[in-house]
Amino acid sequence: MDKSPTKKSDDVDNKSESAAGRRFRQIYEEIRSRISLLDYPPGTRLSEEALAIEFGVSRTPLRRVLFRLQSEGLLESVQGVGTIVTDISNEDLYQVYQLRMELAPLLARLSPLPITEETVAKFEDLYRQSEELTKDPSAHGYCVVNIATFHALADLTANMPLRKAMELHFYQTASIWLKSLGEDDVARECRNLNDEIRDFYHAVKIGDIDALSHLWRAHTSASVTRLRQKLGD
Amino acid sequence: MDKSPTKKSDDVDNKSESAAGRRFRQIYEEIRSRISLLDYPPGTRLSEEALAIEFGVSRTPLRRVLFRLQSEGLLESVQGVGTIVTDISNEDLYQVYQLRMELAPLLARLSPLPITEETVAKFEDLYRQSEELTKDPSAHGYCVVNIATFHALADLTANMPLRKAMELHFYQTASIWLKSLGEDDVARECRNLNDEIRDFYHAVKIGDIDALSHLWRAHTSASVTRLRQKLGD
DNA sequence: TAGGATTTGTGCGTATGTATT
DNA sequence: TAATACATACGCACAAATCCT
Repeated sequence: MDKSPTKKSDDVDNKSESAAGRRFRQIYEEIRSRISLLDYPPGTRLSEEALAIEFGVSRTPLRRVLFRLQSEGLLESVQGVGTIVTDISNEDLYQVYQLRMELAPLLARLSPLPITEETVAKFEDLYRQSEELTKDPSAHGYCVVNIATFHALADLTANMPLRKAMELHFYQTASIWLKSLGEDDVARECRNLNDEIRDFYHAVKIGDIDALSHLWRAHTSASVTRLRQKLGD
Repeated sequence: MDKSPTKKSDDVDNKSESAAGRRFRQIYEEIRSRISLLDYPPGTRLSEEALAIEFGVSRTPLRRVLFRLQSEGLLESVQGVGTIVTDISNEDLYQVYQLRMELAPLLARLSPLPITEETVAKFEDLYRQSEELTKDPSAHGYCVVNIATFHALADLTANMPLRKAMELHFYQTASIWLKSLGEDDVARECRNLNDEIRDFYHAVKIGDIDALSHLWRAHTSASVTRLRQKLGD
């Protein structure tokens, strides 16, 4: 047998995992996706039992997923009350964004991966998607493209701890971002995302990952500035 | 009643928490401490049942703690085999250290807290402890002082996401560090730790948190260099 | 104020997977 | 190869806490 169950790295996104591990990851990614796509907006109360029934498991393995999302700051559980999608304060939001801005340039410093033709094609496709989005803006569409862009960027470092840290803090703020803005800001933010991805695409085309990482930081900074002006603190 | 159960931030180190939350944190910190102090060296196989009996709880809440330590990369569980203290590869170890070196200077950039007299006293006490340690070097003593020093440093930023990230990556490497060195290196590393804390103490005394953060980075870098020379890759 | 409905937390027996004999 | 031992994973019933009437 050559299954070689090489358990060595993290347990969330490891290949060749057990059946239990695979099921855990599927449910985990599905629920996290629903949170980040605003299917479960901040403040939503989730039911362990309802989710367990939906995914065809008992409460036990489902609770394991909720524990994980809880430790990552995406959920909060209180006995007798329920499990609520985290709605972090503006202050905490800014702190996470400050760290994200510092992590961005590390993409080019810590084990950057070579930019291949596949990378260029991926960003070209994202650019095309963001073009479409500006023609028919929507909060859901914004989230989809935004998340895909994040992963395209994070995939450019081979430093897994860095990638994990970027992922953690991205998802902590992903769902709050649009929620903090009004519905009338969605179209503008879709255009901003389009501009952002255009810059990324140009940097990727010339293979300049250092420029890419600092563009990422710059656009993240600009996003926070727009949010602060909107919230006025 | 003025208990005010204000649940709002993270669940691991939050004050005014539920009885279940307090019990979770106590068990969590105890087991993590045993791992980082080499009471459970890398490769150790833990028993859910034995730990549950020791802490006077059933396996269910204990497993919640193990899941958390697993998600943080400190443990690995395989059905039918057991729960093993992670023994990460040299490659992964270097990646974590690379990130730690980049995070260190952020201590002075992201919401640094003012250095008070209490801070100075804390580092003075750490310096005294490290002096004692050089007179009677031991792996356990090294770990105790090293961990206390880390927390004294991390406490100097008010940016909680940064502090959490530092903590996560510190504990991922804390137990591996001494284990990768031989027993005959302990005395030398105790002296290095003493020198390190002396530098920290001097920087704290003059209130220069920027110097402090870069000293931290420098000493972390030197530690990795010594380890690489030892391991020869 | 009290009681019932609802939700998460806990305990325990069983199922499933692995390693060894 | 098969059986046995043992570890984690799972499902379910009950306890504890909270909220609302």
